[in-house]
Amino acid sequence: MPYARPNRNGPTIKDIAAALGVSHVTVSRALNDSPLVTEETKKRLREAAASMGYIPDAAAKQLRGGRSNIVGFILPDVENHFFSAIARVIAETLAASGMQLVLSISEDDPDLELRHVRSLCEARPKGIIITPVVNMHRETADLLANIPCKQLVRRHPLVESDVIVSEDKTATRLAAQRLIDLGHRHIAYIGNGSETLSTGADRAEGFYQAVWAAPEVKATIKLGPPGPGHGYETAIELLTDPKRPTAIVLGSALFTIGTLQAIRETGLEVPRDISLIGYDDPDWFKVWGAGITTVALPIREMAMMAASLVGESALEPALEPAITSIDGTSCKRLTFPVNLVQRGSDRQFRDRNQEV
Amino acid sequence: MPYARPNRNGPTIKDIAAALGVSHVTVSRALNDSPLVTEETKKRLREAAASMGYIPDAAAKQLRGGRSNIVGFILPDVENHFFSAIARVIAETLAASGMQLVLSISEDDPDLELRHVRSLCEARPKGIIITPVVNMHRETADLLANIPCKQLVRRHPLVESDVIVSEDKTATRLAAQRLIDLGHRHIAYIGNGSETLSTGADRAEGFYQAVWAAPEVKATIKLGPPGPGHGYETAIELLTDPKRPTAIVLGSALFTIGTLQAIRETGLEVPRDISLIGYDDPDWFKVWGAGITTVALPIREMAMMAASLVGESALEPALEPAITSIDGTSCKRLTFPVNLVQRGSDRQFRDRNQEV
DNA sequence: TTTCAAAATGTTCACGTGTACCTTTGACCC
DNA sequence: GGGTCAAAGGTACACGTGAACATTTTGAAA
Repeated sequence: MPYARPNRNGPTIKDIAAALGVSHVTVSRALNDSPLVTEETKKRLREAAASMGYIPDAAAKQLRGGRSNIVGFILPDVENHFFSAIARVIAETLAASGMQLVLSISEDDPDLELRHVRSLCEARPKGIIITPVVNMHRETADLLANIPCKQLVRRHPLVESDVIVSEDKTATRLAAQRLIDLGHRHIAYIGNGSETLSTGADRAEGFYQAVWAAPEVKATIKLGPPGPGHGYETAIELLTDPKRPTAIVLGSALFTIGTLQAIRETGLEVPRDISLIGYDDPDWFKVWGAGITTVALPIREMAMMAASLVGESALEPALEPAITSIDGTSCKRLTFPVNLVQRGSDRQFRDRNQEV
Repeated sequence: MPYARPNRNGPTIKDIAAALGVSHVTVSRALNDSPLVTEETKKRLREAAASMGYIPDAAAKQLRGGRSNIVGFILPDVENHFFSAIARVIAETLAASGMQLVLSISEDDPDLELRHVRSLCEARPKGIIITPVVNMHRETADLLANIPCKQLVRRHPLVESDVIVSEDKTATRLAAQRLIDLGHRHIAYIGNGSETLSTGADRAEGFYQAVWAAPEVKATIKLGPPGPGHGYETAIELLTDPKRPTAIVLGSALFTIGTLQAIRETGLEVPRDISLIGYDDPDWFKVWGAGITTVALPIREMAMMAASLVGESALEPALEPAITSIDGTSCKRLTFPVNLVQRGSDRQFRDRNQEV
């Protein structure tokens, strides 16, 4: 014997076969419920398998049969509630069809993203769901081209795949419009800016749309890198300006904490001194002050859609996305509606000078 | 030809070998940097592999060589910041050693937990990190016994494995003690109660310890299921009592939102009417009101330790755990220190009647 | 040149599973 | 009784990789 079985301590189908004096093929058939085996034999073999503690080997199955039963989800950051909520739904949906979720965190770093994609490709996953990084490497996109892939939340032009997004333009437009309706005449937008990704551009554009339509409104737009630091610094800068805005729209959940921190440090109060409309809807928005008004995204529906599409499982569209095709490709864009949740962080503008 | 290669579109080492007129073994050796191949040949073969777009097959490697390079993490809930923060660090640590993280969400359901463990076992993972469910099935524990396994955050007695926990007793004791020192004479504890899990019992006991040592203090203890609903309902019940407590200690991050909701609905204010000490330290604790005083856990250190242990990688103990052995087994318990972060949600008790 | 070890490469096989194809058995029909 | 056919099971092999063992080539000492 050249070497002992390296990867096993439990029995294989051959062991079961030997123990019962049948061929390993019969065991395989019995366990896979093939019609080629008598019910009685099936029962006998299954009982033996169970009592011997047989556990099938996913690697062998995969080697023989095709792709594995894993799906990769590559996302920038799990600590962000927005993404952890998505991850949860994806994991649930996949588990329901017996698939497994490999979670890869890119930290918005193209190098790390590439490493994760490489790693995933080696596992021959059933599919990959990705929220792409701003400066994705071309090699990353090339690798993804060979695998069933869906882009979620963000879209990168190098990747040819279906895209599942929310109505980003509408989201910021609704937020800005509401503040305009409340009488605010100087509104700021803090978002992440990136020409290569859909998200940043769309959200900024939605904000513009509302503001352009109201020439009496002054707008300040601050785009920056998609990290939490940007929120704080930008907000400090905005709020210490003597001509500071009276309302802020956040273009990303990441900036909320930083902005709130800045508001407190500058001695201001929400909504008395400044109105605020957030993005996404983590639990604590409900209990912060009188509640934070925000644009809520249909996370559950988007994530389920993504998971169902890569997992080829049935799908219950609780919410109907708008389906459009992407210019020049055969890919589809599924856009899910958003809605503005009104709470206590925004209110009618009152001029501080007039009040005194 | 009986059937075409079912699981491949890219080239294998045999294809590369054929293209360059060498044996597939030479290719394998070159790609694995074996000393048995000339540097020059290595270079030639590697370049060919790269240009042909070769991607190794993890399943074949695993089948031949032993275990896979995946590590499973079974946790009750990723949306909970506490766990998503842990998942993040585990994923990072594993990725640094080229391993992959399979995320399985048990939702505190023993059946689901068992299914996940079964699924993971089929993948022959390098190890499993688990935060066990209260009523774990015996079969789950049996399966885990055959795999390198570490319990994280919670310990279930059926599972014989090393355990990585925080000083749960100290945590609640510190919190209660602080409130006593601030002059509070009626303190409530809202936690999750379960005899089979270490966490619930330990945290309750820590609270007891502080309270017992101060006979003048009245304590109300409310244990319930580890879900967010418990927090709200219990808090409502506590706060609508005419003899309501003047301070609350939370025994789990899950209960914070519900408790804050209840406080607002009953028209009370933190810290004027009621002091509050939380558990864990999500970002928003810093910006809620004047900040939420809380017991912060060394999440990063605990998660890194768990990941390093199952991944057999080097380990940098930024924080030194206390190591004790577990009665009757050869397993170790690694206990990490906690610390009380003082913010604005607790303050000196003032009797409302005397003030008037 | 011969010899012989060391270096470089090749041949074979096993890992666990499932599929294509072959063999045996026995029931049924004319 | 020979023939047909279906049921039930077996044999052989492939999937991609790497370890063990075999073979060839190299190069230097004798």
